[in-house]
This record gives sequence, structure tokens and C-alpha cells, in this order.
Amino acid sequence: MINQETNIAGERIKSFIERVERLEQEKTAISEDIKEIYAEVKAVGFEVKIIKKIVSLRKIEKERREEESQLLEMYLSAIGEK
Amino acid sequence: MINQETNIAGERIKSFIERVERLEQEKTAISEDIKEIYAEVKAVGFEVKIIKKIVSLRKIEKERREEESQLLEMYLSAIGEK
Amino acid sequence: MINQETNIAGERIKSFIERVERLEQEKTAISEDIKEIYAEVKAVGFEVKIIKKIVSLRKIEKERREEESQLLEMYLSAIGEK
Amino acid sequence: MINQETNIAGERIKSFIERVERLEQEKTAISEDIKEIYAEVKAVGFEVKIIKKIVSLRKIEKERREEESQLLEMYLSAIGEK
DNA sequence: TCAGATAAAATCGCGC
DNA sequence: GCGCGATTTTATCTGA
Repeated sequence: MINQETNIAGERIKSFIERVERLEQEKTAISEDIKEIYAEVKAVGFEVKIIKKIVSLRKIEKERREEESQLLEMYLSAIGEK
Repeated sequence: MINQETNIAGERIKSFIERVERLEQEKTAISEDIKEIYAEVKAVGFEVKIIKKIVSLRKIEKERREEESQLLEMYLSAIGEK
Repeated sequence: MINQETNIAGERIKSFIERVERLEQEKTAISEDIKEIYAEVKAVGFEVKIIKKIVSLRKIEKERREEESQLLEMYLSAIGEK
Repeated sequence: MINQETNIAGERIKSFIERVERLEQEKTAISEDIKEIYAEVKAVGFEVKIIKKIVSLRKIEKERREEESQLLEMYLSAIGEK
């Protein structure tokens, strides 16, 4: 019956939406936690901008290292060493 | 002694940075969870674009309600009722 | 001849830049006009904060309507009606 | 009569809001014009990022010059030359 | 001076 | 794979 099928589909859609919304709320909460840390950084007299810069630099560095490590694995694999 | 002070400052900065990085990892993990949900949405044959639009629409509605509630508070405050 | 080409490119770039700068000046001028209106609002004894909140509320409502209309189009498109 | 006063106030508020909204529309329109220029920049093969950088550098330069000129005026005024 | 709002820039993911 | 649009992040600005 069409209506029941529609309802079932509706239920599934609703469930997906609620799961996404739940996760986005968590994300927002974490963003707020991060803001609080920066407020603390400022409160103790450090420069927020600089700390942020360091964080982003470390992220880039980490990504670079991961890429290099993947590249290394690809080479090793290519010469049959892994 | 200057070096010790520097070290103490360095320790505190390091601690802030690590706390931020920990939280950003959590955020990334949640973003991946959300992506997985949308992959599932697609897998069961629903249109991801539409579900995303519904999510954003509900977010806007929520924001509107919050703004309205702020407006009410402003009114009350303006007429000295709060 | 290379120098002429360079000049031509340079002329075009200069023209783009000047067009952008002209428009940004206009934007700044409008922002100042808006500020003047709020100064007037304050001068006649209304609460600027509340007027601003109403403006932003109306903007959100407009966005909501636009999103709804996009959602409708997506639905129609999804069921092959458009 | 209170209701009439309220209406008059309401009319004025409405008028302020509409004036602001009108100006904000103009601002949005100008922002779109700027975007179109950058689309054109890209279409003819120039790098948007670089053009934007030039625009922002020129803006900073202009502001610096204005500040210097103000500073000069302050000095002149301080020594009674203006 | 500082938080909150606004705008700009960079990044990411999607469809073609 | 690449551009395009959407999201996210960063920087600037403004008012309290």
C-alpha cells in the first residue's frame, strides 16, 4: 500500500535527518569548546592569532608527513617489498 | 630565572595547542560520520541533495526562532520589564 | 611583440582592478549611508539594537522562503516534473 | 491617543527598516557585480587570487597614505602651522 | 579593550 | 580531472 510505503520512507528520512542534526550539534559544541580554549589563551596573555597559526602549521606538517609516508609505501609496494 | 619562565610559558602553550588539536580531531571524526550517513542515504536510493536542503532549512528555522526569542527579550528589556 | 602583449595584459588587469575598486567604493559609501540611518534611529529615540534585530530577522525569513522554493524545485525535479 | 502614537512610531520604524533593506539590497547587488568581474578575470585567463591580492594591497597602501597625511596635519597643527 | 557580527579566503566535495 | 558551488575557516570591523 502506497501510504504505508510512503510512511516507511518518511520514517527513514526522518531518522537520517535526526542523526545528521545530532552530529552537527556535537560539532557545534566542540567548536564552542575550542573557542573557550582560545578565550583562556587570551585571558592568560598569549596571542590567540599566533597560537592559531601554530595549530594550522602543525596540521599542514602532519598532512605532509602522512602524504610522504603514503608515497613511501607506494614505492615499497611497487618494488615488491610490501 | 628567564629560562624557566620561558619553559613554563612554553609548557602552557603546548598544552593549549594539544587541547585544540584533540578537539579538532573529534570534529573531523564527526564530519566523517556525517559523510557516512549521506553515503547511506545515497545507498538506499534517496536524494542526498534534498536531504541536505531539508537539514539546512530546519537549521534556518531554528535560527529564526532563536532570533525571535532574542527580539522578545530586547522588547521586554526596552520597556523595563526585565 | 612581447612587450606590447605584456602591455595589453597590463592594461586589462589595470582595468579590472579599477572596476573592482570603483565598486568597493560604492559599497563603502552604502555602508556609511546605513550607519547614518541608524544614527537617525538613535537620534529620534528608538533602540538601534532592536531595529537591527528586526532587519536581520526579516532577512532570515527571506532566506527561508528562498530555500523552501529551492527545495520544492528539487522535489519536482526528483519526480521528473521539471 | 496611544494607538495613534503607536501607529506613527510604527510607521517611522517601518520606514527606517525599509530604507536599510533597500541599501542592503544595493550592497548585495554590488557584491554580485564584483563577483562577475572576477568571473570575467578568470574567463580571460588571469589569476583571480593575484588580482584580489593587488586590490587589497592597493587598499592598504591608500589607507597608509591617508594616515600619514593625517599625521602630517596633526604635526603641522601642533606647531601652529595650520 | 573585547566580544560579536560581517566579510574574505581557503578548502572540500560533487557533478559533468 | 576540473571547475563550480557549498561549507568552513580566517580576518576585519564595529559597537558596547
